[in-house]
Amino acid sequence: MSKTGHTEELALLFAALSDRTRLRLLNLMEGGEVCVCHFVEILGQSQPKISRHLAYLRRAGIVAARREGKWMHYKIVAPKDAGTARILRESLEILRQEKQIRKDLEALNKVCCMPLVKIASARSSTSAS
Amino acid sequence: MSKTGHTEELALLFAALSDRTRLRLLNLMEGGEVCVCHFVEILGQSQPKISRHLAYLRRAGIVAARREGKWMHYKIVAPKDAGTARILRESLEILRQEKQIRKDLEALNKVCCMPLVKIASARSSTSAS
DNA sequence: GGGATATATTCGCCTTAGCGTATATGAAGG
DNA sequence: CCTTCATATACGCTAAGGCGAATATATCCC
Repeated sequence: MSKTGHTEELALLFAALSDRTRLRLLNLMEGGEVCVCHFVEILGQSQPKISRHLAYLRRAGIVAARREGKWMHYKIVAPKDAGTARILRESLEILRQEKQIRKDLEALNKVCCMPLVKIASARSSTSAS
Repeated sequence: MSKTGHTEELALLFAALSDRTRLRLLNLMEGGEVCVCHFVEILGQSQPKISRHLAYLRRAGIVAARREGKWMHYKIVAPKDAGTARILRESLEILRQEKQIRKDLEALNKVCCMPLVKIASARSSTSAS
């Protein structure tokens, strides 16, 4: 059933996680869909840069995009492989020890209407897998 | 206390883990020190390639080298940061779901005298965190 | 010292990644 | 249609990573 599957998939996940900007983006998506404009505003980095990192994550199959009028919303899509999913989940959890990461979430909270509460509920529902 | 520390360190770990060869090497080191000649024999890949990946891991601070006569032995060095250490440990655990990864360990078992038993004990001691 | 063994490093080549800047696409509204 | 806004993609550049082949280093043994 598994040839090089697990390891290769894990290696691809790791490549996707090996960049600070992408980790910050994923952190912001943990509570659910986030609009690109919020990424740009909160990270304070250029729109093309944000878009390119989102494209990378999309190609890696880690996030999915949805269009709504002019806006694009991105959300994390849980990996099929349980191990890969677990690593992703726990990595995001560990990230939250860093001050900037928590600040990002608070900023999203202020600018958006779908904040920390949803994160708590999302975490409890995903950890039920 | 933490500026960009956690995230940056985690990103560096992920970069180091984002290669299948390096994952196989780390897997072999989970039970303790392993000699380079065993890496070469078990992975069946060129000695310079193995050496380069080991150098990468060493630069990333994930493994340490010890010389013993003509031979070099490498072992995993647990990251200082608890979260990073946890991700590394669990990643290696998940790896073991793949057949080739288990085969590698069995091959090490055959060629060496310090095998699966030590792996089991290492796992039970590290998972006590 | 000289040769043999084990490992590391260098070189040249190719591919990928990341960045800023510029430009293209796609939707909405006049 | 034409503009504007939101986002994506292309371009040119630089740096890093990965590989095989060749070469360097370090140790041991005679």
